[in-house]
Amino acid sequence: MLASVSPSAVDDPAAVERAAFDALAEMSFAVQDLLGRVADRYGLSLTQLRLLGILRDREPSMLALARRLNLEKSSASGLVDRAERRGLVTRRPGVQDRRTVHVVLTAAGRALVEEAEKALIVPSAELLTALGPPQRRQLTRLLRLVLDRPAPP
Amino acid sequence: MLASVSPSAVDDPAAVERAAFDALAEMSFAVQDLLGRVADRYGLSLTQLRLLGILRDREPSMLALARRLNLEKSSASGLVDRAERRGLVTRRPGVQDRRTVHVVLTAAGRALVEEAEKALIVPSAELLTALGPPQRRQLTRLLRLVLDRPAPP
DNA sequence: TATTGTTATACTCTATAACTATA
DNA sequence: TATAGTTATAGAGTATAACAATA
Repeated sequence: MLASVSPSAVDDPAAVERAAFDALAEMSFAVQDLLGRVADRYGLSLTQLRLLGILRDREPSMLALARRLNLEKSSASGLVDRAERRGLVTRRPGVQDRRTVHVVLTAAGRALVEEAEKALIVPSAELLTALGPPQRRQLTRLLRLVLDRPAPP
Repeated sequence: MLASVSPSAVDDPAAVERAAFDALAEMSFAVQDLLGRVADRYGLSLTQLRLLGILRDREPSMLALARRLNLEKSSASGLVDRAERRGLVTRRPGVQDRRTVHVVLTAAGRALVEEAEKALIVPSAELLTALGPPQRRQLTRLLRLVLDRPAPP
């Protein structure tokens, strides 16, 4: 007697998908805002913080860096210019292939990215307060399923 | 006899939190990339698409718009300038308070944002293929718990 | 006086195109 | 010739500060 004759909104697969993507989109803005505010506290843009984060455990060539950041090589070059001017990274000429340039954190750059990393702990904890540890694990599992799916052909 | 003497990585609450935030951060970049690619297909930046999306069912004052986008009022003004130059929005003088200006979609702007909205369906479905409907509902529920939490004092 | 919006200015981020040096 | 990187140029996006109009 409570049967429904048409699929309710929450049971319609398209609506389920839409709701999930909407939540992901909203979350993406919230997370970018959070990251941006922390970067700002250290006088960095989110892009600069991302750059330093990549260099934490890598010394990529300019081209590899551009690919990882999804940028044109000239954009990566400019990004590195600005970070270099601030003493956060240096360029190191490649030895095998002398056309290449590798981008490396300076001591100051490393110190800054490690501080910023620590500064992320409080706001990220704040963001997640609504979830207990089991829910956090569940969220991680679901997100990893989406993120770690092998790229489609 | 398989007892561990120290908390394993996956049981340490700090590690659980860290893993969840890392996944959220990575997802945020993936979603922003997806949104940016769709915007690009319509000759829009992600910011312009966001602007049009807000105006879909609102005619906010410049200041309300700035607040919603988390921008300075001068930045919002410039954003609207560029959208107006492309014929996507117009300014309408306020009637009650004649200091205000309301920002309104044009017919062209509305058509564009509706097309872009439709164009989002395919890539967002693609993104979520790894999850079945029950998992999508679960993900939505967890994200909404985080997003809909009342702002802390 | 306070608020709303615009303008002037400056910087970051990004892309395209032309160029240099090396492979 | 092809590839790695830089430079020149242009435009979007953003902020701060000074200003005009209205409240």
